[in-house]
Formats: sequence, structure tokens, C-alpha cells
Amino acid sequence: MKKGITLKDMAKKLNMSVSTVSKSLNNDHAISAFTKARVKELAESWNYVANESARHFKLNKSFTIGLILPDLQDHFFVEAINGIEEVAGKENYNIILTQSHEDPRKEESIVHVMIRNRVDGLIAAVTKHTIDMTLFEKFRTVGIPVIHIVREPPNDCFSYVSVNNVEGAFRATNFLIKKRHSRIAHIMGPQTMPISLARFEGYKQALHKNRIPLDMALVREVDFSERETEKAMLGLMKLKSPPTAIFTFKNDITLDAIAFLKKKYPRRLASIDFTDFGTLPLFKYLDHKPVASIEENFYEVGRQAAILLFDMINENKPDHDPGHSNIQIPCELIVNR
Amino acid sequence: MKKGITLKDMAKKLNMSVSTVSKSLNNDHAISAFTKARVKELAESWNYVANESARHFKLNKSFTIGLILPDLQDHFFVEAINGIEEVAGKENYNIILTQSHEDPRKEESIVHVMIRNRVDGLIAAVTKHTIDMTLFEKFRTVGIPVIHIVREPPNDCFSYVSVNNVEGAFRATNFLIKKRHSRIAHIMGPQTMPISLARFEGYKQALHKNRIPLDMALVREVDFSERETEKAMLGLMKLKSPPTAIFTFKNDITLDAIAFLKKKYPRRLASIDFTDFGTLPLFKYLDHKPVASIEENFYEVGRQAAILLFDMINENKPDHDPGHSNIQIPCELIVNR
DNA sequence: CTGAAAGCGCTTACAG
DNA sequence: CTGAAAGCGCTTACAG
Repeated sequence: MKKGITLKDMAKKLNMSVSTVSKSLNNDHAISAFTKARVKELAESWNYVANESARHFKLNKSFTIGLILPDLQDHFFVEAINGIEEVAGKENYNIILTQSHEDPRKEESIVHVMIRNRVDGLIAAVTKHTIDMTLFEKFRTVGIPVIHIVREPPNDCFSYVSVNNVEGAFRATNFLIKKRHSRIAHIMGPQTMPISLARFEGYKQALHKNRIPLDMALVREVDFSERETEKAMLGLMKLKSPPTAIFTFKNDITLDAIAFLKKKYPRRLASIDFTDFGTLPLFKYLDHKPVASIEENFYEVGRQAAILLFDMINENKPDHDPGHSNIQIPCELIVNR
Repeated sequence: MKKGITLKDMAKKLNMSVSTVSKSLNNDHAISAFTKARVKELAESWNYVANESARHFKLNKSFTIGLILPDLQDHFFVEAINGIEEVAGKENYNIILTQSHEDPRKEESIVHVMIRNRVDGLIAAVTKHTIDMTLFEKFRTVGIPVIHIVREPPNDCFSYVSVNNVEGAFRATNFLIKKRHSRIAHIMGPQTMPISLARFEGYKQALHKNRIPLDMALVREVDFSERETEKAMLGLMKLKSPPTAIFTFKNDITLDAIAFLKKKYPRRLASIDFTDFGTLPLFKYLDHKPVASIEENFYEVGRQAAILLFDMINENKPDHDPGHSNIQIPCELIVNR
């Protein structure tokens, strides 16, 4: 980096003090219009660009928020980023983006980077394997507000914004019931993820409300690998009374399940209805797909999380714990074409 | 932000000077092992976390590189990020990530943010509509190195890293020729994008090498919208001698083209072979897809761009223009299942 | 309305 | 091996 123009350089040229130059550029009301104009003119012609590092340092604010996400390949994290970006942009904040790649050790080292860089706030989705939250408690110690999104933290004294999983699962299941299905299976995510339990809960509630008894033989747990999904599907299809509809944890599982049926039970393919969470962009090109999917509004999740975060940053009460918020964004059921 | 522990606090406690504490933590060889140990022990027990803002300011380095990308929804940009991240991580650099959302005005404001924040280097993919590069020339003025990726800058005096589009297009076309096609169409991207021209060039070279005359009736330009692709396809299919194979600019176009055939020319669907650029993640679930695709190694593009950038950052010769590099990453032809 | 001065938390050349 | 001091570029309470 070359050295840039400084306030001092301009002060010298204009025969005024550094303070006056600084105040002029900051539109301080104490400065005369004439002086302001002179300063601004010079700044313009010299291409003065303020050194933000110096400001950050002086003001003890970085005007930066940290973002820790597991993996940007999952497109919903990108949507969340866009929501966050919208709010951060308005506040003139920058975003330091990092990925944990689902590795808790990487997550730990990122957390320290964030603290060292004195981000003014943090938004994070923890890894699938994060169970120890003492890491994130450090932010409280140093007074940096943290909002968790999408992945529910295992410890519930953190602020958390996500979609309403229970409600979404309820709707997805209810949709199948309204289509006159009664043998409805659920392929759920790993029980270690709180979201899996929330969606399972919605499934149960929908059955209950419609007086359909819960049959645990129809509930299978997978880890998102194709192999596990195939195993789950095989188990379901081998039942004396196999399901006529399946609500799965998410799109990816549905696609593997459908691929399995295509391969092993092609004649059943058309007669089994799927619902799930997610809306993959390539859906329109698929010949076989879920009849309906829950569209998760991750843009809104990101936006709300950022709004919440800036409330905390701007209220600036580091010692006073405002309690933890828990925001659930409603999600919509989309009937696929 | 609460105030954290400072070097001064620790110096006082240990009855030594701030310089000694600083040097100890930085493992300065002039400091005795004993002193270092004492300092580090206290730092540990007090949970000292260095204030990077202060370091950055003092050292006149931000240890941050800026990233300007058009849109993270395009998954190849995410791959590029991962490549960049790998290198930046090793150098202990942070990444400020921004999206231009294909808007040159947004791009301009981002550029200023980057300069204000004194990033040590920048990696950018310009918007589809960027024609004026004076914006990016500002970085040269202030001595911040810039590498362009993926989107070739309209002005060729910038360093640029991308995949080898000419070679990829050559291979994709050649693959069709080897399959004994001779009526091979090309649906190209907008001529305003240099990449479109590069891929068209590869197409022409493959034809030429195989002594197939170029027939401009077989070449159509689209803007990536479904409507335009349909129009292009209709034109091709209405030819007296329609193509038996089509090389398209990218996956998305192929999918729209196939959807068009399904709708309007279902009987021709099976007999037309497609090749293109890109490898969409959902490919395995599609019933109709290109016979082969060029896999662009964007991870490597990002990695190489970052390596180049850090060479420039670390060599630290802001005045000396090292000339512009142009790196082309080879890409592989993948036969789809 | 303007300016002198202190200070944010570090690093580093220099002196001892 | 350790320390005193300067200084990075800003902002801001205070004095005039």
C-alpha cells in the first residue's frame, strides 16, 4: 500500500488545522459553509479517501460484522447472505465472510479471528457437529452480540432466527392428508440436529390433528447420504402396508428416494406422493418431483437476523443481557407445477 | 464493544514496558525465554486478544482482501471463493465479500468501500455490463493489486485468471464431431461478453480442424433467458437441414433447449446430442441432459488468482507495474453418465 | 467558528 | 535483554 493523502496533508495545504479539516468532511455543524466547501473541493481534487482503519481504531468500532456459515454450496445460505447484506449495506457495514465447512475445529479458529478483528457483531450457523457452545459464549464476554441462524444452537440461551420448521412440516404433512393419504411416511434428518426433531414434531402434529395414529415403522432417520436414503426406502417399501405418501426432511432426500423407486420399484413411482422442505432451482427440469414443497424464506431469515443484530449493536448495551430472542419466519407451501 | 485487555494493562501488572510485552507476544528473538513465558502466561490467563484494528492501523496493512462477485447464486463463484479462501487462510488474511448483483453502479460503490477500507488486494469478476474500467484503475493509483477472474475485463491491461474457454469449446465441439455429427449448431452467449467470443472461437477451430465449413445459420446468440433460447431453437429446427448436435454456451441453455424440444419436437429429442459448459449439481437426477459437458475448474481459478494476488501483495512493489498476467486453467470434458 | 492537544493500541527503530 | 519514545490517521472534548 502506498501512503494515501491524509487530513494533515490537506490541512497544511489549506493553512488550517487538522481538526477543522476532519470536522468539515464530517459535516460538523460548527464549521462555516465556506470552510467546508474549500475542504471538500480539495478533497475531491486530490482524490482523498479516508483511511477507515484509522477511524475504526480511533472509534473502537470496526463497522464490520462477521458471518460464519457452514458451506456456501448450500444455496439457502447464499439467500441468507443476501438478506443480511441488504441490512448491512444500509448501515454502511462490511461483511467478513467465512465458512466452517462443517468442521468444529475450523469454526473455533474462525471465532478467534472474529474476536481479534473486533467485529461489531456476528451472525452464525453452527456446524452439524457443534455441541459445545462455550466457544460462542466468548463473544458475550467481550461484548460482541451474536445471532444464530438456520442451525439451532444446542444451548438455548442464544438468539436464534430461523424458519418455522414445525409449522412447515405440519403443512407438508397436512397437504398429503388432504390428498386423502393416510399411510404417510416421514424420512427425517439426523436426530442430533434440532431441526430434524422440529420437523418430526410438525409431522406428528398433523397426523394427530387428523386422528391418524403415529406408526413408528413409517418413520426413518437418514444422514443425507444416498445410501442411507436407499436403505430407508427399501425398509418402507418392504412393509406389509407400505406408505402411499412420504414427507421427507428436504429436497435432496426426495430426489434420492425417487431415483431409488425408478430403479427398484418403477411401477410404484407414479403412485407415491412426496412433500419436503426446499426448492431447488433445477426443479422445473425434472420429470419426477415432490408434489409440493415447503419454501423456506432464508432471505427473510438473514434480513431479520441482521435487523436484530443491528438493534443490539446500536443500542450498545454490552453489559445488559437483553435476553435471547427466538424468531421464526413463516414458510410457504408451494405446489410444484 | 467493551474495552478489551491491552498491552498496557499487562505491562503494568508485570512491571515491564509495553514494548517488552509486545515483543514477547510476537516472539521477538531479543526477549529472554523467561520473560516471554511470563507474558504469555498472563495473556493466557487474562484471555488477552490482540486488537487487530490497532495493528492494521499501525502497520498500514489491513490483512484483508476484497472480493467483488456478481452473484453468489451462481455456484461457480462459490467454488472460486473456496479456492481463494484456501490461499487466504494460509496467509492469515480475511476476506471482505461483496456482490455487485450485476449492477455497475453497485459495483462502483463497492470499489470505493474497498479503497476506503484499504484492502491489501482485490479479486473481482466484473458485471455483465461493465465496460468502463477507469473504476478499477483507481486501485492502481492507490497501489492496491487487482486480479480479475472468470469475467474477462473489457480492457486487457488487467491481470486475469479464468478457465481456458477456447480449448474447452474446442473439446466440446470436437466430441460431437467424433460422434460423427457434422451439422453442429452453437448457441452462444451475448457477444458483449468476451467469454462468448472465446467459446465461439473454440467451436470454429474444431470445425476448421475437421474440415467442416462454418455455417452461420447454425450459430445463434442468446441472452440466457428461456425465451431467447426457445427462439434460437425454433430457428434451428426450422432450417432445411437442422442440426443433429448442438454445443451451447452453458448448462442452463441446454436445459431450456431440451425443455423446448420436449414440448415442440418430442420425437427429435432423443436424436439430438448436446454438449456445453458447466456441471450442475442436480444433473444425475435428469432424464435428458447433455452427452458431455466441460467441467470448469473454478476452484483452481480462485486458487491461482489468490496465489497471484499474494505474490503481488508480498512483493510489495506498488510503483513498479509487473505487467498483467493472464492465466488460463485447463478444463476437462466430462461424459455424462 | 477554529485550533491545540490528547489519545485510541499497537510496533519498531533506537538507546542503553 | 529491556525500555522510552515516536508515531500510524483519525476524532473529539475543550479552550478560545
